[in-house]
Amino acid sequence: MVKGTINRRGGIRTHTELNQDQLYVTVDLLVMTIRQERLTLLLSRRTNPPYASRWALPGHFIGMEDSAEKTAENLLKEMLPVRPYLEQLYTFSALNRDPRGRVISVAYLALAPFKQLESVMARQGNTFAAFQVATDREELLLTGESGEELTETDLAFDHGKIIRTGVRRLQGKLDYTDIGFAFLENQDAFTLTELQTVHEAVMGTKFDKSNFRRQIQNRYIRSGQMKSTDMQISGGQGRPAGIYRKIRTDDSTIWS
Amino acid sequence: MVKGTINRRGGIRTHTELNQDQLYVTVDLLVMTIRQERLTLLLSRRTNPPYASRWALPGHFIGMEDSAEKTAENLLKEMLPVRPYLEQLYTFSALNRDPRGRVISVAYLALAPFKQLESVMARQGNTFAAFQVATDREELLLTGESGEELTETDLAFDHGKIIRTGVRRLQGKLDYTDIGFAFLENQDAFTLTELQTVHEAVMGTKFDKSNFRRQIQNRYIRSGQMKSTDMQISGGQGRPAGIYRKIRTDDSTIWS
DNA sequence: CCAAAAGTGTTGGTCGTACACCCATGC
DNA sequence: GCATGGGTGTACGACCAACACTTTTGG
Repeated sequence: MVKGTINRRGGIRTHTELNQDQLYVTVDLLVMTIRQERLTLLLSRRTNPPYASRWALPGHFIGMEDSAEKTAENLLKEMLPVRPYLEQLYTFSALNRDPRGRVISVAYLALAPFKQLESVMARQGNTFAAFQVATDREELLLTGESGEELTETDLAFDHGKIIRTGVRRLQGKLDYTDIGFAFLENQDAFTLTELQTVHEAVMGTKFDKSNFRRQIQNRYIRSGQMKSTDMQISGGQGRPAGIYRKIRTDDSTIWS
Repeated sequence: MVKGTINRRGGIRTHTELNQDQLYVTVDLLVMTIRQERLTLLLSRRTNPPYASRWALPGHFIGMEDSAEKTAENLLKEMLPVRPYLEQLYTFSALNRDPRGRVISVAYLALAPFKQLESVMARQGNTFAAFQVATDREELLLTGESGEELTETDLAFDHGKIIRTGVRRLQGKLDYTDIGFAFLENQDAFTLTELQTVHEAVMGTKFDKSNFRRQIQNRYIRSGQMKSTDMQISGGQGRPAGIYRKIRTDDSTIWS
């Protein structure tokens, strides 16, 4: 009857059945990246009920020894080589959101360059998969690599709602914060076109090259948060692009 | 040993001692208003340990029957005649934030006109008090009605940090959302000067009258979210002010 | 030379800022 | 009339959008 219990060391042992007189807290992660010029989300396929074989956000119960943020970081350590940009998104606490019992979820937004996700995809290709997120519409639409489409009702729990909240937050913060840089493979060496691709993927619209550049220069270069190096991209087609560098301004302000 | 337990009906019975193997979730409220042209916060004086006799945010444990938002609403029902603007702020989950045990807090921002707080202040004047919030500085400074000053370390738990987070959020959202209107006594009849007072109180700066008006008109009147009535304020000094009316655009989007 | 991608310049409109000025009321 | 608060007008600079144009590479 009461199989799921929290113990002080290792968190939850088994989750198939939860104590009905107790309240549980989990962390769910929206691991997002830019892949093939599209906003892309990492989902994991559930193996156990409820929602067995459905796609869900990677998550973990919060144990007695970890804060929500630490729980998120621990989960991310199993997936990514380095700690990505991480921001608390929202806490979901509707009564019926988990059929197993009373589970509250603190959702986090994690943004990383796709390069860092490749290792997980290779190792755990069975359980994890990348889905393109349609960013030009209000309703949720996810597209898998084989072309399969998921809408909000196809996902486990209330994860569709969580994803929509995350996409809105990302789009909202893109043009008044640093957040877009988190998707760049190397913040010490990137081109303005790469940065523009990030913005276009997130917003789901194309921008004018000239205007985008001026906008970025006004926002970041005039204030010293970004610098132009004297290096250039060598290999590609066309005229070589100038390489820019983001200045790490580590004000670790929790800007929720 | 284990006095504090959650039961299905009534939530927590006693809080002086919590089960050390269990995780608890509370809701804490930042009830804010504008009073005497200053941003003002409602605090409650703790009667029980820990932090007995210290000032703290009003809060309540989440029981098995209520979501976080519902818990916040229930708490607010005991304080205010009508439901105020309510928005989830952030979830605080540091391990040491409550000496009684492992308590996670979901903080909410509640904004109301001062008029609606007067009844609580009158009824429960002993436990509740209004503190002016210094909005022109990064560090926390609260000033009570008798002139007493509180800084972050004077408050119970991590409530100082919660308050700082709330003030930042309020200031950040003031000029790209509706949020300022929540402080108006009557959204169907207010003057632009009243609205300007709200903005000045929240931001801690003065604005140019002419520019503020044009800005508001561009933002809200051109888009039909606000209308000018043909009524005027009668009683006061000086030229009578035109009365405006906010159009209720009930998109209940969770814009966290 | 041509395609492709990077990068610059120009022009018109909108908006924020600073500041000077006019209007209606109470006393 | 005069103080008080409400409300308008103007002029400058910054910035955004649209669009035409130039520069440097590979093939």
